[in-house]
Amino acid sequence: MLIASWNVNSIRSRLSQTIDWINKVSPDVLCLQETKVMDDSFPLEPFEKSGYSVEVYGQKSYNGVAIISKIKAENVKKGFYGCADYDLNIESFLDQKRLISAEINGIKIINVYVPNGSSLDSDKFKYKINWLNCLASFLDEEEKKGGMICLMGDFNIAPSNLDIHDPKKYEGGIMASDIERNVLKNVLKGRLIDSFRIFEENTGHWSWWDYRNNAYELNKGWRIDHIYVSKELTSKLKSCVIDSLPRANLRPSDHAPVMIDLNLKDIDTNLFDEEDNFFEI
DNA sequence: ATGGCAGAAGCATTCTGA
Repeated sequence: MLIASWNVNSIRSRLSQTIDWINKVSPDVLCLQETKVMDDSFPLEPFEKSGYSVEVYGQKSYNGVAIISKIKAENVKKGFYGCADYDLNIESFLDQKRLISAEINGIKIINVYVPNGSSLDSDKFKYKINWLNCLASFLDEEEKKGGMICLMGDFNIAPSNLDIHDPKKYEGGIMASDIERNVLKNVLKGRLIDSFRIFEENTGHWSWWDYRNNAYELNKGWRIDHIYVSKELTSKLKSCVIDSLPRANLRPSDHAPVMIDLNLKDIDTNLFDEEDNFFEI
């Protein structure tokens, strides 16, 4: 089972590139961020033509997330809900469409577009930290329900200096600060594992390159797009790769897709546990 | 230290992103 995440920086600007990519790679699930379009204007038909079902949670101009999947997503939820800590005031996060979750193949898919935060002394940075604290509370509740979780998206945080092309230059700054790294750790709480780091311990692997200063050509990137899986899924992970090729496209997104491959043989059998059990596996 | 590049809105230029 292939599960991918891609910040496309406007789905309407990136439509043909996104369709080309899913036709080539054939992911079972693709989580999109920064769709930048209201739900009634999302281009559904090209995805449906390629055999995909689409769930959207967007807004005008900014943010916006979507889940594209071969199997129709179930129990789709938009935004935060059910957080135990009501001091976090989850209603205050409703105007920015940054989280959509659903169940697919028995896995809880959580797709996030974490705020960038601008700079450490800004109100946007406070918003980023509050948003991540709310995500932590949200995951606490999801964890209590049990089951397998796959949390992915654009986190706008480099988890370590290995994830920045020039860590000294950006030390302590936005996307690289200890404050952000610690709040991310509190989101994960050791219960969610960075898929990429199971397979790769070295630096030099990026998922985002700035549009400016020839960053892609000079390979000056950051790894800020991540796929985290709950512990019971780690043994089923076959790979985690960043497909940097779409970043070389004409008029590309500044992000590349990240993808995991899960071996779900022993889970698939449970899907056909119906009375007319014609699937004898 | 600053701006650089890109997209949306909307028609000149501003806001936002990372």
